[in-house]
Amino acid sequence: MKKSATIYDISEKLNISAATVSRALNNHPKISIKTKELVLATAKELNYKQNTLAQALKSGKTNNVGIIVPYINSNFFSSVIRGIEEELSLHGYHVIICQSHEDVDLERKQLNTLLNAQVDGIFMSVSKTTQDISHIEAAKESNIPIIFFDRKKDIKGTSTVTIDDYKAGFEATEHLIKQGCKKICHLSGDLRLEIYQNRYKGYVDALRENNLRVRKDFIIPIESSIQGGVDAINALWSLPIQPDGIFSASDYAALGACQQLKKQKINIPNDVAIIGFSNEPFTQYMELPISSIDQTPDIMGKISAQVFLEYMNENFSGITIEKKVVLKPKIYIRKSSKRK
Amino acid sequence: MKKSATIYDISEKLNISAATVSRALNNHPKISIKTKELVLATAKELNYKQNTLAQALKSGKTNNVGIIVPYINSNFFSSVIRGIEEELSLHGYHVIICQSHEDVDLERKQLNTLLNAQVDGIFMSVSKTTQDISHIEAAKESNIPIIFFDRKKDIKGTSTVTIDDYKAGFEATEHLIKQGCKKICHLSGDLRLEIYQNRYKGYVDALRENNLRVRKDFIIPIESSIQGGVDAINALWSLPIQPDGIFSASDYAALGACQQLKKQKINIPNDVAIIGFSNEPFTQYMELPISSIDQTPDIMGKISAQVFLEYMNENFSGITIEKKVVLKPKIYIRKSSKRK
DNA sequence: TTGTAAGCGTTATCAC
DNA sequence: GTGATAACGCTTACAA
Repeated sequence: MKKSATIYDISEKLNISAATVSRALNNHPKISIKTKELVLATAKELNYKQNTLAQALKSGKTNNVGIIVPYINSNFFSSVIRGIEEELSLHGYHVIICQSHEDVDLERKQLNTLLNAQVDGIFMSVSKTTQDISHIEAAKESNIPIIFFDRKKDIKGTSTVTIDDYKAGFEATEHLIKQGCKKICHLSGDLRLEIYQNRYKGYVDALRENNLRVRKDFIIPIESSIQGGVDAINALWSLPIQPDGIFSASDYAALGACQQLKKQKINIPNDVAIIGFSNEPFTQYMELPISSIDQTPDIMGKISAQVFLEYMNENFSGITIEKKVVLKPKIYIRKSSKRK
Repeated sequence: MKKSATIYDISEKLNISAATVSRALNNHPKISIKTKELVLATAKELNYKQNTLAQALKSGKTNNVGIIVPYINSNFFSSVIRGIEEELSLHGYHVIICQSHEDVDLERKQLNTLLNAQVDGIFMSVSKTTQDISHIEAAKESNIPIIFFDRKKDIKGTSTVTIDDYKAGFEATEHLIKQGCKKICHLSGDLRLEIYQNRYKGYVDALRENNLRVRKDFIIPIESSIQGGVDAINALWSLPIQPDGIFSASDYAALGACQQLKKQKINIPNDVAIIGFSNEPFTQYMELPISSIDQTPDIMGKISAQVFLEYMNENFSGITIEKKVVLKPKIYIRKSSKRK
């Protein structure tokens, strides 16, 4: 119940002013060593804890940043967050996590409460339903750095850290082509998101560049889930022609596809070669390990944090900084797509 | 660059006092509807954002809670955090995440900066290296609720939300016995942690109760990793007698064990039945799905949050509340341990 | 119903 | 080197 000690408690005990105590605590240059030591000693004795809240109010800097993601418990997002936290905690920042649940209304609310909480910066990966971006543009008015990672929006004055999804889609498809696939289908994610658009475009361009036909019925929009993959296979196998290669924008769907194909005694990779996306941990553990694209979430997190720190170092004097970092995707070829 | 509007900006514009503005904004009962509407309108016009920092300083309540976990990017921890966040955000709380990296020194530091930040409560799962708990006891002095989840310490006045690891260990082992296993080994986690102690005890008691011998050389301490499981198999298969059942305190080690056994053409589950722990997503995706114990992290998170909310409702008038919630583990029997 | 003024715990600016 | 004081933005007795 005892309230924690303040600088006034220290100043009273020592018969000095609170200002002096503050100076002693903050390594102010103009202070005698004696008083400083005295203050430090009594601070310890009284179990004094700096009230960062008051400090924040005074200085306008909370040393908190906000992160908004659709969900925290996915390997990708939690790994990015880990990267951000590790980098920023070295610099004294705390990280506040919010989930949007893929709901733009909730995202808007979270964004606003973060602004109310006076965070020093915001990291975000937008929700699938985020079309109207006025809430983010409004947030930009507060003049705090906004850094998008992975799922970005083009907003002036904001920075982005993404991977080259186009290239990833292109390389994944090209890899399948090199394995001899001629009829490659694409299990696409939610095309409202740029990342899935880009993977899709990469796929299409890789086909075109290799003079392979792009068939509309080979583009299957799916949920990122095992069931999504199962359904896709069922849909494809009710068509007159079946694919001999699958580029899935989701590892979970790739897994579902594998399971469904095995059920039908279709050989992977020889009848159908498969590559997924995200390099989910499970892909490498399978008896038939699944090829995938790694998005290097740890690096994405660390770099996002660094971009933020750069903002803060620029002292933020009204200059708009924009930094667009594009990371290289890393392709992992495993059994599911490696033909002899 | 423009600083955000304060209640003073509103009060000036309307020629009323800041107090009235504050009242209007906070649904104070004694205020005329007219002024209230006027205030709300100008607030919107000036794009006023409540500065929760100032409010927090005044009220002594930040509406922030801290969470300390070893790592955020594990399925278990991120799922618990998700549960906590979902429950608390409904009540206006924000969640600050810290990682201890299994290092008690870092844990202590994180705990202290959370206290400095005046969080309203702390959720934590202690690190493996946390033997000395003085930092947590000291934190208790601040009289804020401390809720341990999963990895707890017995500290007066704190609450805990855990699963019954003893029962889980007992049931897992009993299940193997029922499958006909006579020589069951245990891949144990770091026994400095209570959870692993309890799983181990459950294992031992299940053997005893079924009149099976407890062999010291069948207790293999492992790292929670695939390699850990591989190493354990190698160690076991250099013994004069080999096990016919494995209870692993880690799914990753269980997976490594499976892989290594398959290499040696040993049949799972008939030669050796295996059950892991944590119900990691991958366990069910395998071609040979791995039996496991689910710790219901989502429920653990939600309940932890509810325990915290109870504290806050008790108005916290010097009463010490202790709540010890023990959740029931959920056993998932899959192919790796199901004999015909 | 509204205004005045004090206070939450710090720190920065002036004086001395 | 140190002290007094104002200020950060908000809430809340107490008055009016």
